[in-house]
Amino acid sequence: MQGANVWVGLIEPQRLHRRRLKLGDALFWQGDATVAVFHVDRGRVRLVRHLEGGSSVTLHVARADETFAEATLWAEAYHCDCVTEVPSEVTVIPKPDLLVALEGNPQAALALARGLAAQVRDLRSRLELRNIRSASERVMAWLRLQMSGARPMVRLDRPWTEIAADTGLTHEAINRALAVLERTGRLVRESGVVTLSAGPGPAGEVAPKKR
Amino acid sequence: MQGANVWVGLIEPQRLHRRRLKLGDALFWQGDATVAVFHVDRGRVRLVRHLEGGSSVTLHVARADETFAEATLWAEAYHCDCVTEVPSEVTVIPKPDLLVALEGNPQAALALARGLAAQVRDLRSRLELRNIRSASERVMAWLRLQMSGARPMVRLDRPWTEIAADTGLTHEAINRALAVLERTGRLVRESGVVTLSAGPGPAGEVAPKKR
DNA sequence: ACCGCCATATGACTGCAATCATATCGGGGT
DNA sequence: ACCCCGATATGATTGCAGTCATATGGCGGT
Repeated sequence: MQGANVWVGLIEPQRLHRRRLKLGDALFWQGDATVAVFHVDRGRVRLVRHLEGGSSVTLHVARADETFAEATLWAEAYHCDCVTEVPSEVTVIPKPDLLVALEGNPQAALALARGLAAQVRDLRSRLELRNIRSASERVMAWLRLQMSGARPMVRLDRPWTEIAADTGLTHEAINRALAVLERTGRLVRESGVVTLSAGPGPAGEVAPKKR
Repeated sequence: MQGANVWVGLIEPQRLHRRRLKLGDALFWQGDATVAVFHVDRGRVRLVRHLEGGSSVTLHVARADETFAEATLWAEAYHCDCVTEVPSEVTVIPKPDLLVALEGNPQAALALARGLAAQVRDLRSRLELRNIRSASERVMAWLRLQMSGARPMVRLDRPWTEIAADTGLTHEAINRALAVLERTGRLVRESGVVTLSAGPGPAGEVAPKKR
């Protein structure tokens, strides 16, 4: 998790190694024996789980400076695929080395726990999001979750079509929702930045018709 | 988390205390300052988060012998309510005591991390479930998740009406889905136990019409 | 300059689950 | 014995998002 990668520094550097991955390269596949935990040095990887039905779910997207697959420290096999979304570099942290290091360093183990706790909170938020039936309201809620600072704006680093999958909507539904939200003045899109007007509320007057 | 409560034993017993709660009693409310982590000795508690819209989401249900609210070790305020579902007894583990204990015991800190990792996996499963659109398939998937042993049966310890909320469906939708699944022979219900026939597959012949 | 791919956009139609409404059953409390 | 509530069940209707189809604009590669 972000910033909590304190514990990566614990491993003797010669036990770590880096992998350079092209777009679409896989780091591991669902079912592979778990051998390591990872840190994203550069780029972005996606953890995807495949269902029997042939469909798939994105479990997580790990960005630069985040660690991922911590949960597999105690699992025998990866339960998802890991594929890059953009060319990336990752540090490979072998499981045995990490376990030994953590056992000798409570601060690091706590940092790991803290990172996992952050993931728990994040996942709960995403679950919460799914309880919102309306596409528009779901998108608004998602945007609010993404706002880091107090500013009501979000800078998007990936296409809506991917965000759609994240939020459990189709890209068509997202597009339509955005169109409606923009038309009713609840948000403004401008070259990858979305600004939301805490605004007029549900009873707000409709903005100038499109065209 | 289940079985991972190794670390509870670390606290000097005189620092712990127990609380006995009637049905519906609250242990804490959303917004309260976080003062402790908890262990369910007996009964069952529900963590519920309230949304602005007035609706609410069940974030977690903690059962006997599980710990919960670990994630709040690093949070300042509880982000959900905790209410009992049945009369319960919980052990209250004060945050400061726990932090001190964990800092001195890497095994315990790792056990905590392990429990959190289990929660991460559980949450991801629940998220995955929501990607299944069909009510029937969603229910089937949920049942498969609940099966502990290799036996294709699940013993239910709470009404379907609650399970409905868990799975993101209305109780009507759950009821109809169950009726269809039973009629098509994909499962059998019998006094709180559900048995699923891995069965005839999607092309299975329809069972004798109801009534 | 051309082609092809991907993101975005929008229309038309449909299906499924939400919603609203009832009804029955069974258990707990008085 | 009675009442009330919660769980289960099922019908009728509808709204919304999914699905399929098609169109446009931009960007990268050759």
